[in-house]
Amino acid sequence: MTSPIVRVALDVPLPCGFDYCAPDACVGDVGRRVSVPFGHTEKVGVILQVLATSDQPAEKLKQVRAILRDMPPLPPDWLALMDFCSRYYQHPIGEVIALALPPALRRRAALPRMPDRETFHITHAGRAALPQLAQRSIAARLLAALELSGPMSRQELRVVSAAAMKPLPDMLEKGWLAATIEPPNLKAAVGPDLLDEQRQAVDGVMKSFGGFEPFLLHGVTGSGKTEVYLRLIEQVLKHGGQALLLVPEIALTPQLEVRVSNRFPGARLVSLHSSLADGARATGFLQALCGEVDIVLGTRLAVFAPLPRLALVVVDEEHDASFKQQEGMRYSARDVAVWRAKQRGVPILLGSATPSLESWAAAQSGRYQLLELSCRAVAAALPEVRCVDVRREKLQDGLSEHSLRAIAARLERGEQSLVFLNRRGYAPVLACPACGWVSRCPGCAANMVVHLADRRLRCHHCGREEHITAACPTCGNQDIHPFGRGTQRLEETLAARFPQARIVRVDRDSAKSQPRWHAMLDAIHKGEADILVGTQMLAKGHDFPLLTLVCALNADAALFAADFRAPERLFSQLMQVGGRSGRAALPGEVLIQTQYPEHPLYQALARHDFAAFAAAQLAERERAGFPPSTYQVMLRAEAPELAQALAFLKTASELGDTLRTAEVLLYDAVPMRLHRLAHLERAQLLAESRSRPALQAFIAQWLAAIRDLKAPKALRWHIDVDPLEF
DNA sequence: AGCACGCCGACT
DNA sequence: GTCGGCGTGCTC
Repeated sequence: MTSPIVRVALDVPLPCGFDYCAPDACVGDVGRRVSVPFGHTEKVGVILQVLATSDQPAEKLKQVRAILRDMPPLPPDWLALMDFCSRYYQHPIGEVIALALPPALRRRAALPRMPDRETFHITHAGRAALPQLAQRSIAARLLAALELSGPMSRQELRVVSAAAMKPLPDMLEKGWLAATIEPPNLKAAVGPDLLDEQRQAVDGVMKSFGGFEPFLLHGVTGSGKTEVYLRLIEQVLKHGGQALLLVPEIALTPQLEVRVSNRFPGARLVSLHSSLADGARATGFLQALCGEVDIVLGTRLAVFAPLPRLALVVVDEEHDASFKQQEGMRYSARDVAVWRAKQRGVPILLGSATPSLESWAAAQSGRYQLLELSCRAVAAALPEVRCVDVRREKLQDGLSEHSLRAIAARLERGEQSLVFLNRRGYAPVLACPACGWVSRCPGCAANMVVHLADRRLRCHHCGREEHITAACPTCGNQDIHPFGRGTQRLEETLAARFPQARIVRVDRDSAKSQPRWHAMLDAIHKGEADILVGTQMLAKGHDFPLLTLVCALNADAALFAADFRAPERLFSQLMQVGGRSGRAALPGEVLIQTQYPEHPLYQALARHDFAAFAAAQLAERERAGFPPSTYQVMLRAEAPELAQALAFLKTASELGDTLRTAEVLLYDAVPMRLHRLAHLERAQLLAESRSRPALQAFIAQWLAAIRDLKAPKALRWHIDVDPLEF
């Protein structure tokens, strides 16, 4: 009988597993971490399969160094999830696992210590032994303390004596004390009463507990989606299940974390996101794996947390682009979450005020169940949305008379206004009127933005910085100007216009650090600001009770953008930022400065009619053959010369033509919109099909062929399944 | 991706 | 005579 073979996934960009001899392996080792020799180094991988034979010649097989049995194996459903991602996103299995596994678990090192939940109490034997012990001995002091104050954790015992851990095993052995693990208290604190629609939503999802069923929860800002999530989690915990709650951004995690832990004070809550320290991330992952977690809350990578008792998946703000990873394996955590819910046979709830058109179309077709929350739970009415026709009004530094009057009125009433401009910096460009010089970024196909506060030009794409010179660098003209308007300039304008107002600018520059950002939020909440100037940073997740006016500037650009998703994003953004106004007792107003007040997008927005907007967009997408009526895969290449990137894609395209069926369409290779980024020229090639299986089958073959292509050394390429960016 | 082996220019 | 440039080829 020959030695068993293990097939191991390793973090290398090769689309295969690697076979090793493992004399002591058994089927129970599938999913275990393993240390193996690889080339000239040693690597930690994960056992995918235990086999009797390998398709590799026996003399090529090396032997595993060690099967790491220090943690439970990753379960089969988790490995199946990895396999799905590997196939669907066309990414090597080892790299998928390396992405999903916390970094600390990819090294052969001692596992991080798990927080211990056991408590120790004194037994009869312990009480009997106590008088016999030397009074000053550690054992005696521990027993006395336990007798006096009841059960204690390891940590508490260490307070009694720093060396408490030394005699502990012996004392347990002798039966003087016993360890118990307190079951978590999964009771929920009392929440607010539910509105009828919330009740219906909760009941609707509850009915499907125990089986796969996707739901789309469509509810405007303030309609109480979170309360629906909390009620469902309450039900899940009651039955001993685990809930997975995904949120778009780290910035939103702490807030929600507080809300969840206040509601479920005794539940074991783990928060997972990329800015977590290595140890904490590994601990959270391990606790989830061991079933010692009731709720996992996190950003997109949390979708990979192993959850043995998973009973509910929630994706909040499901339309948000940050669920899509934009490098490496370009996965959509929302889509992976849906697959996972299906795999595990549990309901999934996707929530949004402005659902992605993909999810909306699924709800319209009945593939997802639509749950509507149409009224606001916290305020009487939705804000009134009006267009300000800037063709009829002369703008004063970008602001219409109408907007200025509205702001002045808020100032008089002691209410807050928000001026929304999605453009950081002082001005988008510095230019010389004499010779036509503009502040181009040498590395990117973009202008460098004027940041007057620190007298710098900054490229928002590659991060390059330059000092602002007094004169034009080409002709020496002293009279060079910033053109256009960013948030910094807007702040300046407003300060000149309303000298008495306290103005707070909120963008990535002003809210650089977490403490500064929190200080700003705090000030706004306390009413220590009259006018807020900000980018979309302000749009997400915060309610400002004193805010009654939102002015949106410069929104029109997105109406005619080349990207077919631009209107979807604009609608969502305006809806979201508009939702900041009038959340409390005060009615809100939203003013959109536009040259196209009759545009259907704005009209639908004014009526708060997402359904109408979505229907129009979907009809247009269907006509044009865009998602969700088709599926897309993007092949991108970047190289020092645009011609190299295009030539590579052209070769790939010709290769594709020999492989594709009539169901699959290949477009021409074209430069990307931002065609140069950080000195690299970028181009892309789109493959499209109405049939997802056909497209999948095609790209699997296509990629295999592309991998064999010999490209210039400096050329890099990647594949993006279901791309968001064009 | 690493990390080897493998053939051609300026240095103690 | 060597140390070292990065070209290409492999990793079970």
